[in-house]
Amino acid sequence: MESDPQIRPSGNVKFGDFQVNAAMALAKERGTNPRALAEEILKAADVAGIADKCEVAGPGFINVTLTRACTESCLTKLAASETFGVPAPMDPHAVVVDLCGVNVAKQMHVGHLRATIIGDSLARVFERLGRKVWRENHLGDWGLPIAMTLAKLMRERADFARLSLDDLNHAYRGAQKETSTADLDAAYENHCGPHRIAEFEIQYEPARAAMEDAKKTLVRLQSGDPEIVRLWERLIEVTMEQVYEAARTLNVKVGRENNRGESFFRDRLAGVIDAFAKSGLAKSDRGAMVVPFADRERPLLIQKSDGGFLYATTDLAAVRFRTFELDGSLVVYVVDARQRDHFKDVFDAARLIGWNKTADGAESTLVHLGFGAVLGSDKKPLKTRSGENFTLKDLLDEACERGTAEVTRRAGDPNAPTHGLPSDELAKIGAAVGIAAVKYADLSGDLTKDYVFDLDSMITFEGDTGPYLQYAHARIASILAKSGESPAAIAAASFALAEPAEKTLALHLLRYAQMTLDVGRTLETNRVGLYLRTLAELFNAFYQSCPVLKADDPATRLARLKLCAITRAILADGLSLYGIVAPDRM
RNA sequence: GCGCGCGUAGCUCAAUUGGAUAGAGCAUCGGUCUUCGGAACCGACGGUUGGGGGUUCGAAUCCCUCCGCGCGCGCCA
Repeated sequence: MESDPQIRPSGNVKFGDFQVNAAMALAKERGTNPRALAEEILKAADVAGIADKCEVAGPGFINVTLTRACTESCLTKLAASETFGVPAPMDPHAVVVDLCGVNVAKQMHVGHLRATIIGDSLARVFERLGRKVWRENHLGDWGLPIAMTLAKLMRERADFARLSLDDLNHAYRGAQKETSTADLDAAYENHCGPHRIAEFEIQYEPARAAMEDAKKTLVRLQSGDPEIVRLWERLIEVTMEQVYEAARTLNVKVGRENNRGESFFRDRLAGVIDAFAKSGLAKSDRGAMVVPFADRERPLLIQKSDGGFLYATTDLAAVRFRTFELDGSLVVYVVDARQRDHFKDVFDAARLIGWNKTADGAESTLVHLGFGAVLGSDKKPLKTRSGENFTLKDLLDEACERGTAEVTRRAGDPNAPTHGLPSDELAKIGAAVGIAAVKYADLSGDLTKDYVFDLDSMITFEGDTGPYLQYAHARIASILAKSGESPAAIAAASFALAEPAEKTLALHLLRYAQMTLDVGRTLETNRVGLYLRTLAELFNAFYQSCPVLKADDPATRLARLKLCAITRAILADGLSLYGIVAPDRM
């Protein structure tokens, strides 16, 4: 009989350590009495040496209390494990994470914060799970908007060697504005009189000219004109400098090697149309190529009536590349939730044509992780006081400053371990603390929901925050350092889980691997935060009731130091899943 | 209009994916400590999980319906 045993940690300590919920589900299936079935299971189970107590309770729960020896032996295995108990992966294929997604000539804003740190965190989780991971930064580095910016900069004889991101941004917005013929288009749309339209035509003559210029530039870029390509590469370089800097600040593994933008796929777009046309999945509609779906009205547009390609065309080329060439059996798109419909269409089209397969034919799972918006306290998209979009740099700078201010203030206390450290050292710790606050606040919530960005409550460093976890870690590190014992001596010691607080902490430590597997399965990064917060709370409870350095006897002291060491290691590893550094003092 | 998503304590969020008495953090009030680092710990207050109906041993979670909010809807990316 194959069935999920439904073994869960007990919801309440008075019920024991674990509860088995399988009897109730099984009884429903068979139409028998759940309590009687639970009794039967209990009779058949051999729990000698594993459980002290097993009993049926409530409608058919089986409550299990583990023996001390069993818990200790599991914990000893965990302490010796290089992967913290995480088993080798079942799936040999890669995981592809689409993250960051900046656009050339545009500033990073808070939306990119989410796309970057969520993607990086998931990548770290899959790396912990032993998977090969590709972090793919799908830059918006191709197409008319870029050509418009390039054309404008060239007309203005900009010095490309000295361009700043602000210059680019200014040119980008200027180009958008000066080529806009919105009023004229509206006049045609509304069938205005010829006189009115003629007036608009004259008025919009410069816009037409600018657009013509941009299109010519685009053709030169597309045909590989060396001069234009060189300038285009410069635009990308200037844009990406901010990304690399933000990545350093955020402790995110995103660099030049992860750049694979729209331009990378430019030679594959015609092939996408061909493939869909040949397979009969795409048809012509009003001069454009579309992929219709059986279950919905609107099709997916993959080629414009003028022959041009679209967002969806590039995405389809990217899907095929990621599954077939990068060998991804899981491809996660970390892109904001508003693009849900788009990705549903793209993924369905990819499945229709069979591109959701790795080279060896394994099925690939395509997932859009649509994250929610970052809101201000007014519940509207986050803006500065003057109404501008918050740039990511401004936000990170402020987080680091406030972290540093707090760390510096506390270092003023002569008893603080940070007392007397040089200011650059304090700034380093302060930045780690400020960034931890921002990242934890983002990653520990439900990713799909909008959230209110409130730097004040994040930087309070009290309660459910990243710095709270860092602090717990620093305190443990401090105990270990003060003990005077070598890591080898601690590693050689035996666990002795005598007190209830010790056993509860141990049981939670044993769940680390399962938590990591759960995050890999559900992509819910908040599980990491929940786990670590609980771990810190259980450690604090232990710390409160069980003296370590002043333990009654040397064996207990060493056993508790060993419990501290494994807790510290798992806390640090868990924080690393968020890309949060855990300083030894703060 | 059609489609998708979301409504949980005063505020910001959880709830081990259908489990036992819905939990934390802020805020408010009270307590612990001659500290293993007080960025801590313990307690109190606070709930008809938007309303109503249904499914079953059991629902914040699944289904239906209404209300409210947000987002997206063919030649931009």
